[in-house]
Amino acid sequence: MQSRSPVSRTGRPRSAAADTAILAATREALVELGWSKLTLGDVATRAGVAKTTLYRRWPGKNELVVDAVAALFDELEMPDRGSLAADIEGVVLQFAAILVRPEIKSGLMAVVAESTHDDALRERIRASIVDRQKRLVLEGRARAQQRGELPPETDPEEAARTVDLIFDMVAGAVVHRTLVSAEPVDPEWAGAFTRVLVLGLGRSQ
Amino acid sequence: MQSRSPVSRTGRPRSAAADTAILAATREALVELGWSKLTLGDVATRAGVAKTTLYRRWPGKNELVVDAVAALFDELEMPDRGSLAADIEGVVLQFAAILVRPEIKSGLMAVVAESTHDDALRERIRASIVDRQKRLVLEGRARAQQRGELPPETDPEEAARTVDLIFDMVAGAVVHRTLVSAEPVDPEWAGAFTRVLVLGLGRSQ
DNA sequence: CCGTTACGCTACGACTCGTAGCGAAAGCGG
DNA sequence: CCGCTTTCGCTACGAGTCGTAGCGTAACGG
Repeated sequence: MQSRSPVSRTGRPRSAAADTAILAATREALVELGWSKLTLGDVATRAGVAKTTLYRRWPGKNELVVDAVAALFDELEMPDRGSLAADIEGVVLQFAAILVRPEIKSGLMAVVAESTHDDALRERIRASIVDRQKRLVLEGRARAQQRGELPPETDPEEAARTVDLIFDMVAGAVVHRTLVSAEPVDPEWAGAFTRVLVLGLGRSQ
Repeated sequence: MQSRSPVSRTGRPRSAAADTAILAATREALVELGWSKLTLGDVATRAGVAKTTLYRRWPGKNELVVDAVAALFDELEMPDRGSLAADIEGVVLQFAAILVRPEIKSGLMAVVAESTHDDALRERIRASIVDRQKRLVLEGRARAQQRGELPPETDPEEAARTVDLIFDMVAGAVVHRTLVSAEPVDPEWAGAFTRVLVLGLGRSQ
């Protein structure tokens, strides 16, 4: 997660169990208290470790919450559902299923907000969370091109811009629907969204 | 902004200048310190008022920041640019211009995060900020229907769902592009986004 | 001028922060 | 088996923030 030495070092190794306990305790505290009222002392107590142990591993609240939240994005996958529309709809529902978790709702937006004036934190979020999502967009686009649903990329730069656009549209819409509008991303909404997106991508470019 | 009595009450009235000074000081502190390090004591000092005055008007940091940020959304307008695409592109650029301000980036996401476990705060955000944005979507849709660019609404419920979908797509994409991807919403991106959206809306429904 | 409310100021206990210092525990290499 | 090294739990600490209470003063309205 953080500093790792390539070869095994001497001395007592860090407890891996403590890591998982701390991250689980962080998610639990996020649900109960929310971001602003979450304290590291409380997390340490919940995890059954000393507060100093926590500070030895994470610089502060921001970084800890990023790691605690990022772990939940591991389950994002995109099996081949046969068509671009089905792939998009599937990933939208899957992404939404993660976002409705209270620990995600409370934590993700908070660290994004903090990242606006902390470049290191922004990079940590990008590496831990955003790239993990964007990978799915690349997969889905490649499949759609093989099927002939999307035109093959001519200009690689143009292709990269399109991928970024799709990514922002999908992730942005789901996040906004879930957190700002506070409405559920049900199959009906996912279908309507997918219809607009696929239709819009069909002839563009 | 908060409790108002319909008729003039007796006693010394609250200083309107103090309100604007506090809100301005809050935005200033958001830029310099960000959300987590912003303290109400510091805001009071910057505004030249006593800390108690601040607590008499706002319950806490969350509500204060919502009001401080909401004021900047007043400038959102949507002049008739002649076509649905032009209208959307215009509002996207305008919305993005507000979002790039550091006080918005730091404040908006933070209060949204807090609102996930504070219903009163969510309602305050909805009334102060979200509805102000959604109004533009309604205007744009009505104009497009008059021009014949969009089919007239048959089912009012279906129409409401479509408006919500468009709103989440536009606001979500712009927010995500600006805050998460940390890339600029320039005319090129706005054009590409608008093309996809208008094309996608064209035949749907 | 008098009642009422807002204001600035000070002080306060409670809490959180992040760090330092200590002795004990847990691996690793010889 | 034994040192060496690093982590661990624990305690304590100064610094800073929180939100409130109490006070005397200032500003309006009738």
